[in-house]
Amino acid sequence: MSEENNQYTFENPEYRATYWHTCSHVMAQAVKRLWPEVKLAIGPSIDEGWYYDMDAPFAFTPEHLEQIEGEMRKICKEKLKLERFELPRPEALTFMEERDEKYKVELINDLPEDAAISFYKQGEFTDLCAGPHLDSTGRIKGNALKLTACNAAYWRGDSSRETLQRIYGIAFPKKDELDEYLAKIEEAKKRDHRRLGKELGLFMLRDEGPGFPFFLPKGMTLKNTLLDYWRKVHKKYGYVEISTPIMLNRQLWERSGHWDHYKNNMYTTVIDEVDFAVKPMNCPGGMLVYASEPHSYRDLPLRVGEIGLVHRHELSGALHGLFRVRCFNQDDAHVFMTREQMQDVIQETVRLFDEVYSVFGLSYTIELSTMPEDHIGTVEEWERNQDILKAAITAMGKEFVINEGDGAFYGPKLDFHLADSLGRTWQCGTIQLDSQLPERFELEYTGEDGQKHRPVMIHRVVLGSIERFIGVITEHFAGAFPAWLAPVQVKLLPVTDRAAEYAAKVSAQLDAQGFRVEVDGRNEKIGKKIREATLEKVPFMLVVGDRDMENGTVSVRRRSGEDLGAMSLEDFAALLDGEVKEMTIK
RNA sequence: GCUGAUGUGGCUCAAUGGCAGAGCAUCUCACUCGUAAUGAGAAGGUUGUGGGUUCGAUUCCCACCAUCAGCUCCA
Repeated sequence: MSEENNQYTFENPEYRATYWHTCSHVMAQAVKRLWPEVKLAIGPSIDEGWYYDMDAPFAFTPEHLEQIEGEMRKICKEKLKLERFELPRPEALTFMEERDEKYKVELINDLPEDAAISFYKQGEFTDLCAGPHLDSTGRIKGNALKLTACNAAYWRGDSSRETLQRIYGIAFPKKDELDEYLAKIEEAKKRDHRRLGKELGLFMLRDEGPGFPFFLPKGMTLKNTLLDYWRKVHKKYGYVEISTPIMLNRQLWERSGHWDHYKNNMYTTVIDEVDFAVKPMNCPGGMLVYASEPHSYRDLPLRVGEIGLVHRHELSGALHGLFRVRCFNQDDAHVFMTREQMQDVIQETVRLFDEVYSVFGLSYTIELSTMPEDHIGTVEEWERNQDILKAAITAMGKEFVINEGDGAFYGPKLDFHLADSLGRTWQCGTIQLDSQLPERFELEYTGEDGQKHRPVMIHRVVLGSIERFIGVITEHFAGAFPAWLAPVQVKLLPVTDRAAEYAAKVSAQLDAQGFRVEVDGRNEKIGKKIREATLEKVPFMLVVGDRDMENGTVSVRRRSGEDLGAMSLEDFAALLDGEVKEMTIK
């Protein structure tokens, strides 16, 4: 297909965005027809569809959304031409002031001096907009659009300003495509880790501890398996492991800057009349470990890992299954180094990330987060460190986007985002470059010259939080974890209770070889046992009955339904062992 | 934290201003069975919590808690 042919199809992201953007205008027009008192804010197209933020004196309900959809269909049928025109600033302001559109007035006032102020008019409706747009509302397929949700959003993303109502919509050129899209969303919801976590017995959340997850036996096995792998791969990359206390005194947190810059998120208590804080980060403890003995330049870079349990007081409305919790384990590490080693260490860390993510088949996007308003250290230092991060990944040929002002208070960072089943992304890995804490803790090493020097450091996590990562991979694998990760790798299914003893013997042998095995010894039909083991997403089922007892075999079935037939226990163990090894460390 | 919605046995979901019901799971009994649900029976709930309205509230109202969607924030 030539590019020309592609221009006006949904394959073309620009056309798609234009289509959705025009949809947002049609939606705004429909709302203004139904409720002229509603004030309009902004209505862009997004990755999937569009939204429009509005200020209405009532709350939109699903019934309102249907009404709006109906009016939108009418507008599509009316085939209104979209006409662009520009106005000089004073006329533009008057235009919107007359219509009492205060948000539009604010937008116009904030446009740069020399900006062209453009409007799009369709029928009786005119909106401030840079465009581009379709040429007619008739281009939009009225029966292939749907308003999917209505939620709150702050005007200009500022939580101190007006709360607006954001209506989301999606549309396609054909009804079939809309139906397919909606079905896909429904399918994705089945992979939600909160649902699978319950179904598979991985974890639970209780009202008694909002945001504080409980790990159940299967989830704990998964977590431990993940940590075993983490330890192996970090050993390979030259890391050592430590553990630092969960609570430390106020003086330490003042020194690190957390007391001044992070206190809102910290849980504090008083012990023997002294303020203490539960750690929200592991770094200050790590600083104390580094400072506890002298270091030589020969020891650098020094890679110190810690699976650290941290607590952060997140806003109640931000909690989300395992993705956003108040208590989590970071697979943290601090790497101390000389200034000259910075770029190499960052690149080595990115290579470690690539190795880990590839084992799970995860792909990521990188964001470079720059200096926030609330920070420590000089602007020059920040810029220098930002440039090093940029140079390091650019040299590796990696793409990244800049996330302005989102760095940690002590330094800029590279964030690695992974997607969940609905395509929402969650920050997992991060590499944070820090020359502030070494300063504050007066860290030193002795150089080749015999003089004391100050090291710099990175804070980094690969998985991010073990909890969040478990959520991400649960959705990624739809609960069907590869054999090396599966909480139960093999389920023995005796056909009758005559085979119970044989099943126990086979189970014991596999267990002795380090495999995770369960026996379903219930007095149920084999079909039912298979069904349930399949729903539990156990990678291998071993059916054992009279025939197997006689021949000394096991009948192997995969959770996919594939029947591998009868084989000796040795052959099966070799097969399983192969699958486990294939997926883990190289 | 903000806006809106939701909250009924372990799970999924019904119902009603007047005795709260089903399926799955659980327990008991029978069946001993070869690749996605054997049958019968039993037990299990002060309808999230606390107030209010009412002769009577699970249902209506208020507050709180939690969850869900999004915003804000963030691993």
